[in-house]
Amino acid sequence: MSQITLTFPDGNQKQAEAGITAAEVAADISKSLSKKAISAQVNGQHYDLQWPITEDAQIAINTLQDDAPALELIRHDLAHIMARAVQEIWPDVKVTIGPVRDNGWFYDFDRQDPFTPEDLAGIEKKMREIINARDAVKTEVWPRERAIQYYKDRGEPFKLELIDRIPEGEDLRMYWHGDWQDLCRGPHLVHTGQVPADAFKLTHVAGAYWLGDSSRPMLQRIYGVAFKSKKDLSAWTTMMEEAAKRDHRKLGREMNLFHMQEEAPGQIFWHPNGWTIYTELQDYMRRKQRAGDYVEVNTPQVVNRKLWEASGHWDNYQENMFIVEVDEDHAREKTVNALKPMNCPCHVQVFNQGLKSYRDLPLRMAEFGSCARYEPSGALHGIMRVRGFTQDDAHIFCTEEQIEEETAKFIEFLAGIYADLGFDQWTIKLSTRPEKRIGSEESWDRVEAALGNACKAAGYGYDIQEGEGAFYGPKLEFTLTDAIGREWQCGTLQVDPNLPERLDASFIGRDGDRHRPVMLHRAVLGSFERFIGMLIENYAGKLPLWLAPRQVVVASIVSDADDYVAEVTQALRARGIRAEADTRNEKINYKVREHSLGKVPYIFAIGMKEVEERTVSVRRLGENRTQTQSLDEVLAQLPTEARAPDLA
RNA sequence: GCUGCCGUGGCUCAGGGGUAGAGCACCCCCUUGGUAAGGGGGAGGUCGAGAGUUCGAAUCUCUCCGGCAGCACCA
Repeated sequence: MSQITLTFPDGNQKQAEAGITAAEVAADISKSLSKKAISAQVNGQHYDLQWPITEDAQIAINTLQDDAPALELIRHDLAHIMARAVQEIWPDVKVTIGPVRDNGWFYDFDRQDPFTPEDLAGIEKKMREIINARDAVKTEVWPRERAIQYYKDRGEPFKLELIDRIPEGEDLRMYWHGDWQDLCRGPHLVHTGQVPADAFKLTHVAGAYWLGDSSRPMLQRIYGVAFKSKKDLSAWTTMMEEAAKRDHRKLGREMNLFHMQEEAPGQIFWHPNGWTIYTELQDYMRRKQRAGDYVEVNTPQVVNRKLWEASGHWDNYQENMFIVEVDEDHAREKTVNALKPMNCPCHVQVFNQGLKSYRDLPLRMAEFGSCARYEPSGALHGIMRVRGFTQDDAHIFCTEEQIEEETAKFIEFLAGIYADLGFDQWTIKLSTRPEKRIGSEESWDRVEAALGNACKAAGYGYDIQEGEGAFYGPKLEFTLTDAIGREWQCGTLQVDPNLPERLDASFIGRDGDRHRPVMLHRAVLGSFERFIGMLIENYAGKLPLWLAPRQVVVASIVSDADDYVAEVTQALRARGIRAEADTRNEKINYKVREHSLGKVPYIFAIGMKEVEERTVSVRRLGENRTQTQSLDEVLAQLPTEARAPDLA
């Protein structure tokens, strides 16, 4: 046996025989560590305590104190424990895969009958029994044939297919939790009792395609969440409740922003309150775009299929388009149109009007473009994923040499908008050439480099998403993080040399010849609908003053104050404030409660004292103290405070 | 689109083969009350749509439509 050198985190070194396990290393250090150990980091890899270490290694023993490995193991072992519990209750259920995910794990099963909520409770109970039994976790590497035979004997077709997909020559590792066995690459805990029995929960069941392929059978997926402690689990529960409170569909109803109905699935009926948010945001974007040297255009909704054929959408995107057939008089065939799913082909039509010179480039053409896409019914979600929406779309027509500078400019443009809207945390992802692509390698090299350089020039880092670009060019994606830590991909910039080619866009160069421009598709918000949904959830409905649909409610305390309430309301409106009077025959408590729930930023309460002194009693949303201010003072202050960030 | 669940007055929900219930909201009356629900009364529903089973269907069955959770989709 050859000797290897183990190096510990404190720098100490130790000689050991090759094949030693981390369990043995831990035992050698101390009895208490040996008891607490759950796994090890070996040369940066997460190792099972039972795996042999065969070469010189940096080694650190993990305990339950180490969050990342502990959570990974707890969740992964729970996946196995759950699968074991399911097969103990229903022996004929077939097992498939069960990875760790987000705050927990899932495991996919093949079973005739659906799992019910009562079934989940039964599974949880069985899982606790398994945990309390403190069954040993054991692992072995098996020869392929033995594993295949084993699963043939057990009648586990999905496992056989998994084995088939593991490359020849790679170890097939088996794990046992007690007597229950699963094919798994590990690592795992030492025994089931290391999983906290009170810090996990099965959350829900849903269908999921085998191997994520919609042509394969649909399995039943059981989701669970797990943490290190009961306290963490209840923190997660609280967080979920918080997210539910912020749900834009719920707040949209409560704040009377919009509704949807089945005659127009996936499309929004904006109410006055919601439309106010929309138009405020759009006005803001329009001002920003003008300041950013964009020109604004508007193009048709219903466009003949010829254009979609030319752009390539007819072939590649048809099933997502609303097709509109028109039976024109005297026509032998119906005219076939499609509602535009994107604005780009129309923008090229505008670009193509008249000769363009290199002096016209870069040409930044913006449109608040209303698009319709026939999204699959299962994809629809409130106002976030809809069939009718408006993009803050623009196409920058430029030369390849201008891509870098235009991209850098765009990033700065976008950064300013995100900051104005209250998002200071966001990241950039650069998606590079996919396997199926057009264009030369040199061109991909240049354009990918241009995007990367532009990020650096603008002062931002980025992550690379290998192979995730569109077939015609790389793209940047801008993902922002909301107030409760959720991520939303909103902004995008895509380089497209393809569409100008297909739709024959050109400009006259300095040399007098025709040249092909490149298009940069770009958006900051993405769609107004989705972005507003996200804003509502980010702010839990408590929008910044400038976006709030109702900025002030002036509420009377006694009806003798009604005239003054009307005067205050009119004075606010005259200064551009969205103010409403509330002189209903209700107590002030009632009015305060109602308008607080309605997320109105300011309630001005008016009683006889205010009438006599010409003051208002100001109550800000979220505060329960009030402040009396003179009417003149408020009228002078509020319009400034309510200004959009670019006008402040 | 797929799997599962759901669809009862404006909202939140109870009921579950024998002629539809609650709370809030709404309307009317009383009350003029100082910062998160004052009191009383009234009106309002062909129980998502269609077909079937039944003496009888909101309730059972089927088909559609829509919603929710996930999956797939988001050239």
